[in-house]
Amino acid sequence: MSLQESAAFAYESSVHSANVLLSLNDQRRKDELCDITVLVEGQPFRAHRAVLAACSSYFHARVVGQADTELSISLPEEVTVKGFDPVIQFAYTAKLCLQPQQEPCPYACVISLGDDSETDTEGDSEPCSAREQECEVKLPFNAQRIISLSRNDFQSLLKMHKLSPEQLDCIHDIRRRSKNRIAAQRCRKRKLDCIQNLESEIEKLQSEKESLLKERDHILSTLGETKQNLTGLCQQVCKEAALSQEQIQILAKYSASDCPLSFLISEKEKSTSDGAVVFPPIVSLPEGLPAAPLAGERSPCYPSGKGGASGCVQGPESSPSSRAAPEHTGLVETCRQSTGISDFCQQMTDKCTTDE
DNA sequence: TGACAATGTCATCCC
DNA sequence: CAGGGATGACATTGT
Repeated sequence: MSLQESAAFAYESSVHSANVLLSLNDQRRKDELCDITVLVEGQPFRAHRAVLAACSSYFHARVVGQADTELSISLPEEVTVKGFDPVIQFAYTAKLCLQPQQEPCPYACVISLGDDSETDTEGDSEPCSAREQECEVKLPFNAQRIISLSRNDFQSLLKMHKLSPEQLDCIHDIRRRSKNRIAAQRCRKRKLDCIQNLESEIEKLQSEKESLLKERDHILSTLGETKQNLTGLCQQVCKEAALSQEQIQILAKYSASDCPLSFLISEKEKSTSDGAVVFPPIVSLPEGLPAAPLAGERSPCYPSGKGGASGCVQGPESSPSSRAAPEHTGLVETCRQSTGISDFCQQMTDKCTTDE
C-alpha cells in the first residue's frame, strides 16, 4: 500500500522532483557531497553515486556494495568525454544537449540511459494504463520520459536507441495517448469555463432586461402625464385665442387621435350617423390655411401606432361634401407631417392668432 | 444495480 | 508529410 493510499491527506508537488534535481546539479558543480569520481579518457567527472545508480543500472551495479569511502571508477575506453558529458548532464538536468553534428557515444548512452524502467516507483504520479505499463516494460526508458521531452529531444532520444518497430510503435502510442489525455483535460476545463461564462452572461442580460422594463414603464407613465398636460394646455390656448366652438371642432375633426384638439370634442360630434363628416354651415377659416390635397389622395391617419384607424377621421373621398372644404385637409397634412403634437399645437396657435 | 460524473481513448479535423 | 492540439463520441471506472 502506498503512502498516498494510506494517508488521510495527500499532497503531491509537481515541482519537487525538478527542484531536487536542480539542487543536486548545483551540488555537483560545487563539488558538494560528491562521493564518486568517474574517469573517462582520464578526465575526472565528479558526481553522486546515488544519482548515477538511480539513472543507470550500469552504475547501479558498479557502486552498490562498494565501501562508503570515496569511490573512483574508470569507464571502458569506448566511452569518450564528448559522449559521456551530455549523458551526465542529462542525469542531473533531464535535458539532453548535443552539439550540431555531434554523434552521441552509443556506449555512454547505454550506460546512462540503459534500462531504467526498474527504477520506476509505485508512487509515480503519472497515471499509466495497464496497456501502457505492459508496453513500457519492453522499453529502455519510462513513460514519464517519453511524455516530458520536447519534440526535438524526443526525436534525439529515439535516434540514440536502436529500437524495434514494435518498440517505436509502442513509444509513439504512449506519447500520443498521453498528449491526448492532457489535451482532453484542457478541452474539458475550457468547456466548463465557457459554460460558466455563458451562465454569468445570462444573469447579466436578465438583470439588464429587468432594468429596461422598469425604464419602459417609467417612460410610459411619464408619457401619459405629458399627454394630459398637453391637452390642458391646448384647451387653455384655444380659450386664450378666443376660438369659436365651430373652429375648434373643425380643427379637431381634421386632427389625428393623438392631437390634443381631438380630445376636446366627443366622438358623437365628429360625424353623423351615416359616418359622413358634416361641417358647420358657416365656417370661415383664415385665409392662410394650407390648401387641400388632390382628389383621390388617401385619407391619412396620424401614425400613432395605437388603436389602428380609430383615430382616423373619414377622409375627403368618403363624402362628396368633403370636397366642399378642400382647404381643411391641409390641416390634417400639417398635423400628420409635424414631428410632434406640441409642434402641431404651436402651428395651430400661430395660425389662429396671426391670421385671425 | 442503475444513475451519474470523471477520466481515458479513439477518430477526425485542422494547423 | 509528420506531429500535435482541439474536440466529439464512446468506453471505462469509481461513487
